[in-house]
Amino acid sequence: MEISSHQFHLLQQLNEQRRQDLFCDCSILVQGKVFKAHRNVLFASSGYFKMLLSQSSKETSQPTTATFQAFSPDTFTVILDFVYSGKLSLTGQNVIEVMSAASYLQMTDVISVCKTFIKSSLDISEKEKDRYFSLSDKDVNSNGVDRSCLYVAGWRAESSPPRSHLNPDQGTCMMGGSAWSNLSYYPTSQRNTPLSKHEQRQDSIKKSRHLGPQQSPDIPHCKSSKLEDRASEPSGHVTQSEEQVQIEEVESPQVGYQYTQGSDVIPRDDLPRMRFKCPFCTHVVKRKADLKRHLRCHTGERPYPCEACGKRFSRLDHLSSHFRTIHQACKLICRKCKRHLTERTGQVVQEGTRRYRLCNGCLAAAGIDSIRIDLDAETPLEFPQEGDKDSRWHYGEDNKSDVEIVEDGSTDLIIQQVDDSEDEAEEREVKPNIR
DNA sequence: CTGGGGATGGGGCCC
DNA sequence: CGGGCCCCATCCCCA
Repeated sequence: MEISSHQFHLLQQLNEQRRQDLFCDCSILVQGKVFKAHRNVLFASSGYFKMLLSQSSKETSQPTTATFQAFSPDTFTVILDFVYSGKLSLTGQNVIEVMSAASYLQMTDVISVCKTFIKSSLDISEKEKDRYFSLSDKDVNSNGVDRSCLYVAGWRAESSPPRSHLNPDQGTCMMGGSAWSNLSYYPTSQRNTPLSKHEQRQDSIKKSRHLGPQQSPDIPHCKSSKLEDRASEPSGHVTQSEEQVQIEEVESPQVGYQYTQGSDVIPRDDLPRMRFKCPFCTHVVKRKADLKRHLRCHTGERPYPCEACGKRFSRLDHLSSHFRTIHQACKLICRKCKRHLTERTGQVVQEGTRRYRLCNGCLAAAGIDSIRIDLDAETPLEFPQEGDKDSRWHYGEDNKSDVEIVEDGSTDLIIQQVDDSEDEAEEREVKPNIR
């Protein structure tokens, strides 16, 4: 006979004990804030704690202390509440950092939920888009204030107020009832900076057509390194800035799906039918697939591992490009003397993380022929198949999975470069200190 | 210190 | 809708 409520009550009791600091034998220090918890519970919930507590299990009489700087106390609150309740309080504002922390703590369930949450945003964005375009023009005055506010208000009505997501008791957005709270739009009126070359080019092409709100040049591109920086910095800063942007955008009269260039106001009759808005930034794309691709720069998802070196890419074409240049060394040019090579007159060499071709003369002169890579071993290498997409991607600063990536490789080249991938991982950790 | 070049990554868009 | 190409910006290394 099984009492179904037993597990729930047990967890409830443990959570109660945690809140009353009863039998807590583990202290977690997150950016100065101390959390109390039970070793058993942490051990069972997190791969990171499992390893940590396994190592310190010999000294069970001593209370264990773990220290984290990679995420904020608020984020850890969400994580810890999930551990003790099974409820993950996700919002559009905290999902990135929660996923980063979950990745760090090796909590695969939480990562999966975060991924689902992000994916659900695609559907939500589409629905809201439809709702937006179905609005009557009669409801909008000439400057479009009502339109933008109505749209944002639609989101806000079913989401939590700023920062309230940090407290699970204050109407946070729970998984399943997902709604993004920080839908943001770039206010075109704020765009005082000149167009970049790229934008000028785009502008010259598209000026006769409607354009969606352009991404502000002030907003940096979403590069993985920056994402890692963001993931490791205190969330307060991130959340704060996002809130400021939100407030400005809500009050801006030019917010919305109009694009203005000087005095040129494109008639809204030219609005494209399909627009997909990124829930994390101001970016708008025409195709859902493009938004899906764009979202990877926020999630840090890199589903395409290089079979040769383990380096991961967010896009297949980037992997393809990387593979051709790095591992196939398709450019038959000596990097030193710039002379054209053949397979016989030159070899692929690697120096740190870089791989390139050198002619035999430069190779001998440099005395680095000892690290030559056998080109014959490269030919069997193929790009990863779809099947391994979701299972092995990692996020942010967690590079541990790189070690796993090269497990299935069997060629000489891969064996040679397993060390290299470790070097790259080391280098990524060292670089921030250097620069 | 600086400019050049390679590698990487993001966006647009065609097929 | 995915694959892939092109273009561009940025980062980083090196001479």
